[in-house]
Amino acid sequence: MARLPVYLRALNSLLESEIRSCSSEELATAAGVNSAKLRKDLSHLGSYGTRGVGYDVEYLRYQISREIGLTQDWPVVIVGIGNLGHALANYSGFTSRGFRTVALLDADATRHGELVAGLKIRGFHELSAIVHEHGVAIGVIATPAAAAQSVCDEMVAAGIRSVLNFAPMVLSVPEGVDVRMVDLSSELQILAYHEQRKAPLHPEAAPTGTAGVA
Amino acid sequence: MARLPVYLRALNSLLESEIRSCSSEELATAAGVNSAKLRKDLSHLGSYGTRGVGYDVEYLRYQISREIGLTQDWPVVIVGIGNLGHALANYSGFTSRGFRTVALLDADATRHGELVAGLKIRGFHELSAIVHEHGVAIGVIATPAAAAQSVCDEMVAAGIRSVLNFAPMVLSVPEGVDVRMVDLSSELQILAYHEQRKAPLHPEAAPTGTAGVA
DNA sequence: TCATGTGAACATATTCACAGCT
DNA sequence: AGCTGTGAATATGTTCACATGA
Repeated sequence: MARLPVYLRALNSLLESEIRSCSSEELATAAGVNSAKLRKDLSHLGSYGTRGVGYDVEYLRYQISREIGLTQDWPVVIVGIGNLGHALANYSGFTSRGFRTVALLDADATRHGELVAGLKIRGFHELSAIVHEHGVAIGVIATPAAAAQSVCDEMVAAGIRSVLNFAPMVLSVPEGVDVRMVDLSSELQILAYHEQRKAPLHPEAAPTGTAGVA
Repeated sequence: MARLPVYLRALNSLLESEIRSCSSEELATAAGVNSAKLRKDLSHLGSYGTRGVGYDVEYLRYQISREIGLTQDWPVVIVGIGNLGHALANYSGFTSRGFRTVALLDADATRHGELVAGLKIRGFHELSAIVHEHGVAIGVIATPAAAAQSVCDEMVAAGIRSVLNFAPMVLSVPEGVDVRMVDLSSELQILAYHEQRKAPLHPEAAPTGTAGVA
């Protein structure tokens, strides 16, 4: 379920507010979903609530973490340390919660040895050794589109079975390998699509000095 | 439809290979979807194919671009020029295809004036003026989670009705405003979830060292 | 003859509404 | 009394299979 991480985030945010218990209604609001949907999703994991009372925040948080697999260690390797790879290496969401970046690889030899987020950039040819040494199961591709498929092939050859792809390029992988694509420009396009349909409401969006009505 | 950008990318890639015409089958393969789904999606836009022949790549590309709204100019403002904002400012997918970054804003005054991707970083307080001056309709939030909601509120107050949020935080917005959330750590969590379910298949995935059993 | 466009069949997801437990 | 967990109802999305038209 793609919504579990959202619930987890909502639970963490409740914990920060020292809230120990909550109803499906409250949690649903915090997560931005319908309460019936939330209850159905959670009931799929097991019966972790108490009728008439609600859910224990800490307990539910642990159960969802366990379901997702965050109670174990996930070594990650990032390939392509350009602007985006650099940002990912420093992104706290990547280093927390069981994910641990064990290596940063780049094809550009002039950058090898450079320190990013406390790790030295290493050569792409070291991929296989690193994957085996650390038991890496998840690879992140932040290279240009042209390099993405061959990087992906190498990852798969090294034994990686889960790939997070930021390159604007559809990757083909063998059966049993998962790829998730994060396409930054698609997201903008989807916004533009909706925005275009709203626009008629403000026929003179008059860029000069007036966003709305003049 | 969230798949239009995918089709568009596939068409662009076909054009690069000098392919002028294609069947729904070919395009569907390039886009990684089922051909019936592709035909249904396209038929929803209009009848742009030719029975017995297929689709004209260039023509279809234009029609999809128009449908998404990429034939017009979309000024974009990015708030939060940390590692991620920096990467976004330099990301070619953001500057191409009708999207034009008109300003980079950051709350940290010590960074104002710094040049990133050819633009000077400016103060967050200039948001409203910039939105009105350029007719900005899309705002990108790349700030820490703690600042995201207030940045979003300011954006909405300035007239922005489409927000792309990279901060790990659910934003609440008034009716009529669209938010798309790109949550990098959720993506990793979803991979971990599937990975966890695969793992049992290889009890001794036996990396040289020892990722699993000792 | 061939591939699109589409109704009809199927599958999945969401929401409703309430029985059952605390 | 109140809130979860869930079957039944609805809505949405996908795939099949073929009539239609180039």
